Order: sequence, then C-alpha cells, then structure tokens
Amino acid sequence: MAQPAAMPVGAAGVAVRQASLREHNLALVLRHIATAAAPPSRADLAGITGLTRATVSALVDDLITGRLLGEVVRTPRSGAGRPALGLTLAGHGPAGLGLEINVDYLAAVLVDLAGVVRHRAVRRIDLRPVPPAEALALVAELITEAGAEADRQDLVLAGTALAVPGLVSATGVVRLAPNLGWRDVDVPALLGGHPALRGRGLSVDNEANLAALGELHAAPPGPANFIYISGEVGIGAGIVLHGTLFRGARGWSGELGHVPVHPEGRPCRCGGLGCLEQYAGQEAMLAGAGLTDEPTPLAGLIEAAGRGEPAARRALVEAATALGVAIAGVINLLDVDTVVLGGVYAPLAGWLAPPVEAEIRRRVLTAAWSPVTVRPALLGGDAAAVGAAGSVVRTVLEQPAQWLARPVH
Amino acid sequence: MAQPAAMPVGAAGVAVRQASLREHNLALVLRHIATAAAPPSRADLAGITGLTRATVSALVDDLITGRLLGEVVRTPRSGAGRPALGLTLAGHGPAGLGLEINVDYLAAVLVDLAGVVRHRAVRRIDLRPVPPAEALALVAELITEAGAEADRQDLVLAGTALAVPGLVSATGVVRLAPNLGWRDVDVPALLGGHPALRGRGLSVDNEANLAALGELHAAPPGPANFIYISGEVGIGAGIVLHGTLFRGARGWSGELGHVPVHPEGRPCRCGGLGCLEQYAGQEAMLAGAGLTDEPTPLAGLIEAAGRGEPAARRALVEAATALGVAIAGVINLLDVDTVVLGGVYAPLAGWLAPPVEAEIRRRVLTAAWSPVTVRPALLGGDAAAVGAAGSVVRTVLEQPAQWLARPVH
DNA sequence: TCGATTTGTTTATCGGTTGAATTATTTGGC
DNA sequence: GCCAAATAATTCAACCGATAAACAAATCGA
Repeated sequence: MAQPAAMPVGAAGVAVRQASLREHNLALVLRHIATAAAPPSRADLAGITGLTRATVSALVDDLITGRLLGEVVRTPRSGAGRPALGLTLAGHGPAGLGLEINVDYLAAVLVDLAGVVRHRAVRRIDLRPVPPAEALALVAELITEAGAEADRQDLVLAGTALAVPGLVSATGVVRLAPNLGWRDVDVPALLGGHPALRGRGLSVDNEANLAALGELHAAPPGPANFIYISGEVGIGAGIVLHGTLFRGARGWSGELGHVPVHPEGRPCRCGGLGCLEQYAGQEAMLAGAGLTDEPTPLAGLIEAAGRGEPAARRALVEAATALGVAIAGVINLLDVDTVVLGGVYAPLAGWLAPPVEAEIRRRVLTAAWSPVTVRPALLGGDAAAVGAAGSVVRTVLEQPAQWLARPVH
Repeated sequence: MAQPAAMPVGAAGVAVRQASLREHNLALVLRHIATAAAPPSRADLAGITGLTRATVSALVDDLITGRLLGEVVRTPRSGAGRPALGLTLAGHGPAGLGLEINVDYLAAVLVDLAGVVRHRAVRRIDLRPVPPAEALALVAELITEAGAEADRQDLVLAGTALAVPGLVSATGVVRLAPNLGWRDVDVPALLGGHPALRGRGLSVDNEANLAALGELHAAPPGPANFIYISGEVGIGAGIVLHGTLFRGARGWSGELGHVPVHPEGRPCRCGGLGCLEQYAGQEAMLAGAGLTDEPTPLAGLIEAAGRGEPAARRALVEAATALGVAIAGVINLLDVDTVVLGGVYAPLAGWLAPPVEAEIRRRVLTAAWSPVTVRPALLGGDAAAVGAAGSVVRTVLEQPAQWLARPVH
C-alpha cells in the first residue's frame, strides 16, 4: 500500500483503448484546473490542452456530474462576449484522510480536493510506552471523529493514508519503527476494517515520504526536484524527482540518517559507524549543546541559539556541517536543486542553513553553475499528516475516471 | 540532447488523440517483440497485450512495411492448426551509431534493432595532448567509416550518440571533461553537420550514463534498479531506476567520485576534502600499490593482485572500503538492489567486491532483509559506445511511430 | 437596438479498436 | 487420401471518443 499514484494513465506495458484515452484526458483537464492560478473556463482549457472545446465540454460535464468540479462566475470580466464560467475543484466532493503516528503525538487531517484542510486533530501523547495495538485504538478514535466530521461537511472519504516514523513494506506492514519500538506491525490488518474508512483501504507509508509529498503540495506547481529532510529522533529523507516521490527499488529509500559521514566515527544503533544520525540527530544536537536534562529540550535549544549561547551555536554548526557533508553527497549523486529542512530542523533552519550551504559549495562539483537552495519546510508539525491526506487527494486527481466509476456503497 | 527517450507516449501534460493511441500501441507491440525470449506470433501478442488479433495485425503490418519487423517460420511446431509466423526485429532496418571519446581511445559501434553489434572500431590514442577540434576530426573519420559500413550492410542510420568522460549540458556542450582537459566544447556544433549523420543530429552524454544504458541493454529485461560505477581516471556513476536512466534534475547526476568519504581527508582537485576519487580512483589505487611508474600500470595491478602481492592486495582493499562507504550511502538513499562494477573496476571485481559487500552489510539498514548484489559489468571496454548506440536504438523502439513518419531523405 | 465578440453546445465525420465471421493452413484420425 | 478439428490471420460492420464547423447563448460597446 506504500505505492499510491505512481503510474500515469497510458503508462508503459498497458494496452491502450478508447476508454484509456478518456481516462487520460479527464485527468489532463482536471490537473489543469487544479494547478491553475484562477478558475479557468472550458475555452481556456481547450486552449491550454490543445483539445477541442467540444471535447473539453464533454469531459467537464462528466467531472461536474461526478462532483469533482464546480462552476463559479468570474466577476471581473474582460471585454465583450458571452461570460465564461470558471471551473474549480469541488469543495463538497471527495476528501482525503491523513493520519500520523509519531513518538509524541497523533494527528489526523481531512483535506478536500482543493487542498484545503477541512478538519484537524492532534493528540499529544508519549507513545513509546504504549503497545502498538493500543496506539492504533487511539488512531481509530481519530478516524471515527474525522469520518463524522466528513459527513457533517458533506465530504466523501476517498481514502486514508497513515504516516509512521519507520520502514514500511509495500503491503503496509511496519517492519521497523525504532523510536516507537515497533517491529512487524500489520497496520492494515489491525485498522483497515474500521467502518469509517468505508472499505476504501488504508495505505501506510514512511513519515518523511509523506511529509515530502505535503511539501510538494504546498509548493507552487512545477517539476519539483528536492530532498525533504525530516529531522525527528531519527533522520529521514523524502526524495522528490521530477515532481514525483521516489521510493526506491523496493520502497526503502531515504534512510539519510544512516549515510556514513565519518566512516570510522561514533557507533550507531544500526550497527554501522559514523552514521549521520550520530552527528546531526536530535539527541546529538541536544547533547552537544548540553541540554539533555531540560523539560522541553528542543524549545531550550532554539532559545539558547537565539540568545547566542556559544555551546548551542557550536552544537548547531557541528550538526549542520555533518548534515551538509551528507547532503553534498546526495546532490553529487542526484542533482536535486533544493534542500528542504523539515521536522525539528525547520525552526532551526536560520542557524543550520548557512553551514549546510557552505558544505554544498565546497563539495558539490556543479554548485558553481547550478545553484542549490536550502530552505525551511513550508508546512508545520503535521506535515506528514497533511501530505498523507494530500496523497489520497492526489490519487483522485490523477485518476478521476477510477473515482467516477467507483462502486457506490 | 542529453535527454533521449524519456517520455513515454501519453505522458502527463499532453492531450491524447486517436493518433497517440496508435503510437502507444505500436510501441507496446514492438516492445513485447523486443523483450520476448522467442519470436512471438500475432496471436501471442494479442494474448499478452490484451489487444485484439485484428488490432495487432494492423499494427504489425505497419511495423513490417516500415522495416522494423521481419517474419520468420517457427520450426518446432506444437499441435494442430495453422502455423504461426514468428515476429522478430528487423536486421536490415534502422541502426544506432555509438561513439566514445575517452582518455586513451576512441571507439565506434553500430548496433541494430535486435541489439547485435554489427560494426566495431577502436583507435588507441592518448588524447590528453590533442586539442578538442583535432580529436573530433578523428571521430569524424570513424563516423565516415561507420556510415559506409551501414550502407554496405543495408542498415539505415537512425541516430548517433557520443559518450564523453565529463559533464555534458542538455544541449550537448561538454562543460567540463577534466581528464581530457576539455571545457565548454560544443560538440554538436562541431560534429553534428557530418554528412554521414544524415541530418539526424548527434546527442552527447556522460560516459557513465551511457555505459549504464549499455548494461541495462545487456541485462535480462525487467524493472532494473542498479548503479553502474565507472572507474576510470575519475569515478562516475550511472543510476538506473525502474528500468530508466536517471539523469537528475538538471542532468548533473552521478558524480560519485566527489561524494565525501572522509570529510576532513585528502584534498581533491574539485576543491573539496576527502572525495571518494582520492581513495578509490585509479591513481589512488596505483599509488597505494606502488605501481605508478609501470608502463601498463593497470595490467600490473591486476597481475600483482593475482600473485597475492601484499601491497597490491592492501591497496585494493583500501579502495574497495572507501567505495563501499560511498555505495552504502547511495543504497541507504536510493535503495538500488544491484551495484555494477564497471570500467577499471570490472577486471578487479574479484578483489573489490568482497570489501564493498562487507561495508554494505555493515552500513545499510535494510541489507538484512533486502539483499544487495555486487557484480562486475557484463560489457567490456567499449560499454559506453555500445550503450550510446543502444540509446539510439531504444528511441526507435520506444517511439516507432516517429520513425515510421520520419522525413525520408 | 444592433453588430461584434466570445462562450459553450450540437452535429456530421473521422480514426482506431472491437468482436464476430471468414479465410487460410496445418495436424491427426479414419 | 480425405475430412474434421485446431489454430492463425484477415475482413468488415459497429462502437466510441475526438474533431471541425456550424449554431445558439450571453454579454459589451456604439
């Protein structure tokens, strides 16, 4: 279940018939409406896509009757002629439910087709001592609540995705979530039968991957190429290449935390030596700043850095330098043009970004003529939940024909 | 020109009309014939693709009249019924010309649709003291020769690709080829007008990228995910994900040689510190083994390692360990399942692979349940030239409609 | 109020695929 | 040696989606 929305319509290996043609063009029209700055008219779409106005009309009619689109009057009219009706994504149609389980909180968000967050719930709770089944029972409560909220707002639940800080197999089994203490937890089996899910299944994915998707949603449309770095207790990375999430050959990509930065350096929990996590992980930063005993150590670190505390500043530079070394390796290999600092790195980006950029300049061969941007994440703490919900919405937008033809319950 | 054959037919963003439908299905049928173990019949193809026999027949007819396919009788017949005619890629149709400029040789190969090398030429020459224009004049001779050979064998030149050990821009300009001493050489401008190219243009690409494509061709068909490591004077990498070459956001991917392995280690020509190239590059290996003064140092290294010379063995283990550290980082990030040792690493793979594998086992989180294979390259010295020719052939196979509709000279 | 203009729909046509019927070519049984 | 069964490939009417051009609808400006 960790592979939603990968193949475009008409992808290699599949025979194409007239029906596929329709599917593709439905998706094409819908995508243009979704990414347009202002609600386009049928005529606009015909101009942009190269399809005839007649064809666009037919496609739009299907999408309107399927409750994916709505019509609006465009108030400031320009020039003569019959006024155009603007087309927008329906605010009362399908919505995606995004869930997140993390070390110290649970989150649920409902996102509609337009990407608007229609419902948001967060439970702060330390989940480390909680066994998986109990944690999932708490998630089930969030699902029930979100399902009721969807009904109240006239939204139809199109699907659900769950973000977990760990390695997730293609079938949704959490193979390993070290910081939660989970191992081989079959989440879809335990939670997929929840009545509020309407039998639409539950996809489970890595937290960094889904946060990267959230970032992709939040960023202006275009062929994005970036690496989203999720600094939590561990360090994960979501890699977006050519506007799509890259999951690796077998779904295990993005383990940035265990990229070696000092091959003979500090031993890591994973059995390796000198993994990035040991130098730039949350614990390493706090230890370096001498803040391990604080009640809210992260807030303490931000405050200390703001005060100019030398130990804090030094710890951040050290962490950022290690991060920069690893990222330089990534860029030499993948040539992404943007590095997004997420998770705990986001509020620290002001101090982390300069040393990271310095390492990139030093170590990336092509940096001289292909600049790399380092910036904090656009979304906040529940980025992964928003990204999870967005991933559901994205499948609807990318495969509208499937949604229109869905079995109605 | 460094981006051939990226978009599948019906890719996102393009309106689809009936003609695109045909294009897609032509490619679909052709691909199945190309990857089949034995020549399939029209009926076989109908069964595999899901298209009707009528449709397949129509498509095949187009491909046969366009000289892309041929019919053969399948000798061992099974059971009753009208015997099926096998379909194979034409051996007299389009062919790709692959060229390679490297530090100490030039190479040219002609590859037909079936992937058979129909012509091969190599000139051993030290190109370091030769200015770019003269080197390209030598290449022009190879092109003339190959063009004549194509005519003699009733092959139609479909296109030409050139492999260069350096960074190539999207327009084919060699931005930097340190070991050749080239900088900003506009190869298509200097060579693209050659009459034997038949006005079909010349694409230029990095040597490691094209060698990886060659490896992809040589390997059994399937969704390949590997990193091809090209150890020459520098260290390049061609990354194949889901069966397609990944070139990075802007075409500068694969600079494995400058991934940091010892952040505060030896200074590198690139200005960085502790780049892989300084530990696992050809020069580092030879220096470590004390063989820099030999006339044929590489052969000397292989021989010394075979003899069990301690210095040579030690140098290889050191190089392989550094390589393994960098590769472990790559796998943690990209989760490729195979590492192909190419270039000078290929003949040394017997000694290099075990330490590389050891580092992977130590440092890759998922290695325990997702094994990684390390193996020598299947192709020999002219892998990049074969891959270059193959990349041309691949564009024809992936976009047969374009080939059929080509302007005939 | 009327012409100009632009939007959106209608209608005949075209192109490509489908499915059933037809033709073609072999094997195997009698 | 002939005929039925079996399998391959082609033919042809029908269908479906896109197209192009004509047409209807709605507004602006003179």
